[in-house]
Amino acid sequence: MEKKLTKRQNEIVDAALHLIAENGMGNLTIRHLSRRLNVTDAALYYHFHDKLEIIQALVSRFEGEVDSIGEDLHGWAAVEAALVRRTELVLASPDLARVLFAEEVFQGEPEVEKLLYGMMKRHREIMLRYFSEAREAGEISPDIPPDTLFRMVIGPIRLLIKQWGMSGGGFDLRLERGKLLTSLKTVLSKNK
Amino acid sequence: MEKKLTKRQNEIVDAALHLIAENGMGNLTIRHLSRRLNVTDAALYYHFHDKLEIIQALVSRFEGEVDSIGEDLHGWAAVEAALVRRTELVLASPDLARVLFAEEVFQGEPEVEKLLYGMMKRHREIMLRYFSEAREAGEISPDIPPDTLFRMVIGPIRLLIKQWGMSGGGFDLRLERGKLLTSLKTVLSKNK
Amino acid sequence: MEKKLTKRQNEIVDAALHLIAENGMGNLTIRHLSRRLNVTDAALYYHFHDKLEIIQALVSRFEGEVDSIGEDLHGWAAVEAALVRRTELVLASPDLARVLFAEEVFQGEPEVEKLLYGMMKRHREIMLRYFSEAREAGEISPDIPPDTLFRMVIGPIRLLIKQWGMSGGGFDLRLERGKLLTSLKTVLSKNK
Amino acid sequence: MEKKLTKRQNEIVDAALHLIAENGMGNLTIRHLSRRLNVTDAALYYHFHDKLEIIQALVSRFEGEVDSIGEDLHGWAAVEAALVRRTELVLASPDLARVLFAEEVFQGEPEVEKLLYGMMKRHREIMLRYFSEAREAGEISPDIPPDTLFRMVIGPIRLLIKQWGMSGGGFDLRLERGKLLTSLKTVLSKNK
DNA sequence: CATGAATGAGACTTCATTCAT
DNA sequence: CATGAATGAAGTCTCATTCAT
Repeated sequence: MEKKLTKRQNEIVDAALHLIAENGMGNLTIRHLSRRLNVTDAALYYHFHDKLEIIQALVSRFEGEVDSIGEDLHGWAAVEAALVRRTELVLASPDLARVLFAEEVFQGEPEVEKLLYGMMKRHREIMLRYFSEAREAGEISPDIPPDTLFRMVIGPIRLLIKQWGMSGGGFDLRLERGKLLTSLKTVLSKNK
Repeated sequence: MEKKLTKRQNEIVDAALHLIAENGMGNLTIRHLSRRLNVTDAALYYHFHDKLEIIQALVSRFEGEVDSIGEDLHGWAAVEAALVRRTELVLASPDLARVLFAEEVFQGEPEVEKLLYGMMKRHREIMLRYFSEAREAGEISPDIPPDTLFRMVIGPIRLLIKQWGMSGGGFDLRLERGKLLTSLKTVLSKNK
Repeated sequence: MEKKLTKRQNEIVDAALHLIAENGMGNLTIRHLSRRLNVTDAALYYHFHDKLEIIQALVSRFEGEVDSIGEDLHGWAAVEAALVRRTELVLASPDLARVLFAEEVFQGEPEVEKLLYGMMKRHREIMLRYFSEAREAGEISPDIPPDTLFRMVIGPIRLLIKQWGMSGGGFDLRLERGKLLTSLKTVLSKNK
Repeated sequence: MEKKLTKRQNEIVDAALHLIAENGMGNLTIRHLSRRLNVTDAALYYHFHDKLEIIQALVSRFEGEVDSIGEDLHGWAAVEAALVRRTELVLASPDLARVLFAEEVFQGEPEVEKLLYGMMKRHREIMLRYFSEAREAGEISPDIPPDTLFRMVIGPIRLLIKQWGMSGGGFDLRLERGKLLTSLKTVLSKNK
């Protein structure tokens, strides 16, 4: 299932990512893409069969990037690590990130939606596992239902990243992330 | 700035909303719109000068819908009222709602982005006022910074609505909202 | 099932017929068609939804043209009338005709093949009825199986028309048709 | 004029034949061809200079296949042998056959049309010679003009083969050929 | 004997828009 | 209020072909 991409294919995906980040999905056209790469439209079809294939390659970039925390982390520490990982990913390649949390962007492309949906589901399961570990370890209050807990933790981090994206990187993401994590930990912990 | 729409114009905006909700912004074309309304493309240009004008009318629908809480509410009660209002709006017209929290959808249309940006800013200011009231009233913990607080409250509700939209209304939104509000209140309150 | 065409639609079909006759199906492109009509490609899509729709309209021209003999004719007279009708159709609009008997031209377009197949089947059934009438009337030899009979009558007329088309109308079609009908009648009649 | 083909060239022509038989001439593209052969497009240009050259090689396959009857046969026997030979050819390689009688397929490719036209002419001359032999031998009625006779014999066999091809080999070609030959012989013979 | 990479032309189609009626 | 007819730009994709390696 892991299709190794050629060097050229990766270059194309990079360019595609840039285009989307710049002006939204509507800006990702074969022509724009090819011009950015200084080739003809037709040239791209040598490397990808489809426009869809390009988008899928693009989305698949997230695979793995997103999930895997160090395997030795558990409970709330793992949750924190996951959120840090995410923001660091955003900082490392903002283009990719801006797309990453904007599932709507792909509305109308069912194949892609399916891909994203699978990723989201996997991510949610991982997080729920960490939550239950954290609860058992007494790190967080036991009376918040898992789904609600998920929303209370992931919702804010998503909004944070979105704000950062929309502001054009106008504030210190690491700083705000720190404040958020601190507050979340404080607030969710059992005894206060 | 408030342009009163004619009956026909409102019908057009309704149809536009439907189209977007169904298959994303890419599905909102003049031809699709006209076919849905059983008229010719050209006919729409009698009612609106532009496609942009249609979108702006559409977005302007949110104006007012979103903000105004009853003026007699304050503090955390007002926050709760705002979140309830939002989910009720979603339940009342899911199409509009699905668009409402997906700013990315309009990426690439600067005029619209500006509109949305203004709305978001106004909304944030209102909420921040409520938060400060709530803090002064001792309803919520004083040591969470306002911006972080905003993210911790609005982030989850946004995610909740998004999940509800993506699941095709597959769960009881009011129920989950209730659980979320309860948990938020519990968790954010000072003494526990 | 009979979709009445507009005037403009008929003009388009006429032009399409010309193009096919001139250089084969490969010559029937939207661009060629539109240029011949002195409009843009896009203009055609106002009148037809599809290229396929144009071809279908084109093929449907044959419907009715082909079948209906005067209802008062029967037996061999009806057979002769049918063949005459066909050649006259060819003479009247050679473009249409050249296409008419070249089912292969549409190979690869299943929708069209289905249409043609239906027409051929209907035509065959009509002819078989006439043959059986003719046999009962003692006009033709009774010991030729119907399918073989069909081939012996329709095969030659098809070949005749094809030769005429390939020769660019290089011989007198009516004259050769006369000779063929005479010979067929002579040869198929019972007593000689 | 007879260019001996290499082994690889023959493989290419085989594949080309398949493609045409499957979905018509429109399906014969360099890319399809190369994919079927598990090579790159460019690879084909090592073996043939042109797409046209491939088609010409393909058509030239018929040369010889079609004409030569055993030299010791004459008159009606030779006619029958020719028709049998044709149907056997069809049975042996249906792909080639389906193309063989569908001259229209090549419409728009003058070079190929010329080739085919020559073949048809040669074939017709051979048949006419047999007919005149048969007439002199008193095997067939003398009052049918040669061209008409040609149409009455070749027309049905062509139609038969075409029907067989269109039906996907759905009936017993040899059986129907037998019935046709019997009927033709009966009907064309002088005294009855 | 073949691949990797590209090109230029042209295919079908959709889009927003205009204009006369 | 609306239609009928058109346009120009752009979109995705396919095709035959070339060239360096």
